[in-house]
Amino acid sequence: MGKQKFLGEFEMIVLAALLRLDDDAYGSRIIDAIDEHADRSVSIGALYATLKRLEQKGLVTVRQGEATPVRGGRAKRYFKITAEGQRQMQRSLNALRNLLVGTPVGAVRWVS
Amino acid sequence: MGKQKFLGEFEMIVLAALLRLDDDAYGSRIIDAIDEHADRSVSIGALYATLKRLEQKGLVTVRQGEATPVRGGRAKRYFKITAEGQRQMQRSLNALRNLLVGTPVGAVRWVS
DNA sequence: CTCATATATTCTACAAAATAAAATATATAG
DNA sequence: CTATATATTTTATTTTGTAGAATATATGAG
Repeated sequence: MGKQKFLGEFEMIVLAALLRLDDDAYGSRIIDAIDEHADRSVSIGALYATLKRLEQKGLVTVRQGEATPVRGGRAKRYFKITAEGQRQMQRSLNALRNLLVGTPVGAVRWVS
Repeated sequence: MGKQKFLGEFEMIVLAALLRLDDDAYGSRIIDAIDEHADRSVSIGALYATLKRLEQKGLVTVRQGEATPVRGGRAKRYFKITAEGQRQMQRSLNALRNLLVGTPVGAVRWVS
C-alpha cells in the first residue's frame, strides 16, 4: 500500500469549490465561490498555485475553454476534480469527522 | 478586525484529538487517538512541533502533570484547546461544510 | 548508590503547502 | 495598432507538516 495521503486545508477548500461549481470552475469563479461560501478572500495567485499542485498530483484535470466574445478575454481553463481527488477528499474529511464524533457536546460541532 | 484565520489540516486533526481526549491529552495518548480514529500514523516529533505552534498561537494551553509511579516516567504535559482554538476550529470546519452543502450528491459527503 | 530501561518531551533539519504581488498573455473595442 | 479588460503564470517568502535524533527524568534491579 502506498503511503497514506491527506489533503492540505486549502486543497480541500479548492476541491470543494470545484465540486460546487461543477462544469464552470475556472479562476475567478472559484475565487468568488470561496469568498461567498467560505467567507474567505484568497489571492488569485494562491489559487492557481494550488490548482497546479493538485493537477500534478492527479487530483484535478483541466479542460481548455474558448475565449468568450467580450472585451478582455484570454481563454479560460476549467478544472474538475478526479475520482482520486474525491477519494482523498473523503478520506481527509472522515479523519476529522471520526475524531470529532463522540466528543463531548461543546463548542465545536460537525453538523449544525 | 484582525486577519481572518484558518487552521492547517493537521492542526485541526490535533485539536479534534484534544477535544476527544478531554482532560487526558498528552503526547502518546494523542498519537494513539489519531492513529485509531483518523487511521493515520504520525511521528511524535511532528505532533509536539504542532502542539508548540498551537500553544504559541494561543489555541491550546498546557498543564504540567505528575510523573506516574511506574517505571519510566518523565512528567507529562497535558494539552487543552482554548476558546479561541474552538472558535477557529469551528470556522475552518464551517468553511468546508458551507462549500460542500448543495453540491451535487456524489462521491464526497459531509455526513454518513 | 548507580545503572539499565521505560516513558516523555525537545531539538534539528528539511519538505510541502499556503500565500500575495508582480509579471505576462491574449482577446476585443475603438 | 493601441488601450483595456480579463485570465493565467511566475517569483518569492512565510507557515505548516514531518521524521529522526537527542535529551530528560522517573523507577526497578542489584
